[in-house]
Amino acid sequence: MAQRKRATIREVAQATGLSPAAVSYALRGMQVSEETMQRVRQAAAELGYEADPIARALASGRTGMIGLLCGSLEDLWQQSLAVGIGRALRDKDRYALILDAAGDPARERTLALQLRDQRVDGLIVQPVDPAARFWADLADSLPVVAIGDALLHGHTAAEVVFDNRRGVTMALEYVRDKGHRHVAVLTPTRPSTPDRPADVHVIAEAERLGLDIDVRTAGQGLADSAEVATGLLTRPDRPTAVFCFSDSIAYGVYKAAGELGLSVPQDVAVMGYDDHPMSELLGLTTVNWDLDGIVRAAVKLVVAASDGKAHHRRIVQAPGLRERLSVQPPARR
Amino acid sequence: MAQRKRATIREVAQATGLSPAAVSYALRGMQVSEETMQRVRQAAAELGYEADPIARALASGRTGMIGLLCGSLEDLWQQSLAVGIGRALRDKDRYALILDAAGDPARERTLALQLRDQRVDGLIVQPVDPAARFWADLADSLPVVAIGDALLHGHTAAEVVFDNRRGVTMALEYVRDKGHRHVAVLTPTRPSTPDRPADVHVIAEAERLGLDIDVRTAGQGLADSAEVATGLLTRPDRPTAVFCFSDSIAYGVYKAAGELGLSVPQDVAVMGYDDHPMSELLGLTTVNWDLDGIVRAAVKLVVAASDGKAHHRRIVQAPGLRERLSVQPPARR
DNA sequence: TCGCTTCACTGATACGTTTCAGTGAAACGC
DNA sequence: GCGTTTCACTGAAACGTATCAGTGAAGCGA
Repeated sequence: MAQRKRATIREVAQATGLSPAAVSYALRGMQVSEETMQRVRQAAAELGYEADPIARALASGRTGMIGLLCGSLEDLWQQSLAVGIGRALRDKDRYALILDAAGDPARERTLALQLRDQRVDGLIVQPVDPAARFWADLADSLPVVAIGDALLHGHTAAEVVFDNRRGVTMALEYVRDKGHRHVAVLTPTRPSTPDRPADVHVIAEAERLGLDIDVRTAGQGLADSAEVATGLLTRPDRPTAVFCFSDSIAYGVYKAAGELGLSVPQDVAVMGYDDHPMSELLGLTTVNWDLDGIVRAAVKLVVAASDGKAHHRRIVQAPGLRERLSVQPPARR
Repeated sequence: MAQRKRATIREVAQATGLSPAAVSYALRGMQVSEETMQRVRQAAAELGYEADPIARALASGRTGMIGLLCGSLEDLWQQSLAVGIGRALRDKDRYALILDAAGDPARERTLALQLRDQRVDGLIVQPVDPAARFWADLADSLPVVAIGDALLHGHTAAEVVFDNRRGVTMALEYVRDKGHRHVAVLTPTRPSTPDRPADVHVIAEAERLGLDIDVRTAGQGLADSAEVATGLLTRPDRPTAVFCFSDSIAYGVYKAAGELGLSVPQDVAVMGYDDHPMSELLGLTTVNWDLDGIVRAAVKLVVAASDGKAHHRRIVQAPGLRERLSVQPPARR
């Protein structure tokens, strides 16, 4: 009720006998005398004045917010990433505007443009469709840092790149070394683009390693992949191992296996990719990325770029292998 | 580079020979002739005009955004909730500004006020400290819908209430019926308030059921609770069952148990609370809430309230029991 | 003393919309 | 045919800040 109207900069100006401009300068620590500084500070405190972020955004074109556009938040690892980035930004007094493209390129475009209109100071994105044209325009009007694999053709301010080729090789070699020959590969659904580097690499590597693979797309989350996995595991010639291109997908395989009365790793080996915190509990052997390092790198890059301090840096993340229990040699049949 | 400046409403006005005001009205479908409507639509399309959300927010005081202030995003179930709410809002052409209080009441206050300054049209909150004073002021200046247990003393526009008393009773009765007498209770860390209904109820119920309980606070996430659980499980008189006040905490117990070579449920029974998707995979017996229903209810209430359509509604969620494998009768020792 | 620079501050305008108070014309009731 | 509504629209004033182009005074070197 009481609803006291907020104090404006004009009132602070009046209280101190200065002009609004001087108050504005003082509050942002620019070129004012020590005495004025003090007076303004005090008056602002007394009036409970705080600059209106919307008016500030309109006038200055900056908001202090960083947009975070996730490829698909159905993926648990991406959830962790989003939470981590939100937290890291907060520690730098920036705030994240988190949006979810839900795997849809059209939505990705809409949201990205919307974020720009919201005057975010920078954008962190895990592109669904890295080949889309609008990224170039977007990167011209604000700092963009891309996280992931196939990136934005050098239009970005910066990139945190996963060495997925290496990751895939590690995973497949591990599975091969455990004795598997017939392995299914479950990848997240992505827009059909002529070149999907990771998938292409999977096929090439499988060939090199003499693996008989079967690549399928399996949605983004646990539920979708469970369905696909059910189809896969009920076939007469079911694979002895499944390599999932995200831990979330692997969880779906666990679910499907459980429902079919199959056990991991005795009846089917499962190899993951990401290393979500839950994977430890499930004993999922998986490719590991340094989530914390990725978060820090992305935040550092976007903050620097939004301050005009840096240009097009590229940080490459190396994968590790978390060996747990879910991949064992195949049983004789 | 090219950076063509955005079209403004003035340019559309000029192109149509109307006043900016008329264009503004037309674009929002208010009181204009059919012909004008058409002309404006066409001109806007040709110029690629879209209203600037910031300017709009400054002038109208509305943004179309809904703030979502989570108690602690370290909790996986709250992550799911946030993702779900974000998605549901998007379906109503609203967008969520998701912030994480990280269990800190001071931060919660700061962020809530910040959200108001951002002119969100409404606020969905899982309060860390429901007793805090500022909620009253806040609810006076914008629609607030609270999700959870101990709520905001009627200051809110609406509430989605969990019947935690019932949930706790169900959980404890189930554990008792399985034959457990000595059970530990792990609750999330909350600010110390004189009355914590749920905890108080836990103690009362335990007494009624003749349970010997040991209540401990265990952080919010998997990592913290694992540490607490390790302490608990290495005691000579370790409890035969652990009731965790969130599935995330239960996961921590699994982790601790795994590291100690203890197995669930043979060596220790674990009862969860929330029913996160992963709990199915782990076979965690848990109290189940209708996440989807909660999401829909919260979004519906906040959207209605932000449109000035509803006042103080209260929706009560009933718990269910998901019986899985993690609670079995205690082994003789 | 003079000119030049630096400093601290002011006045005005810009940012791009919404919205309030009209305004003239047409429609309407009687 | 006259007063009253309604309609479609206009002009101008918000909204609350940042910032640009000055401005007067002080400081400085020669």
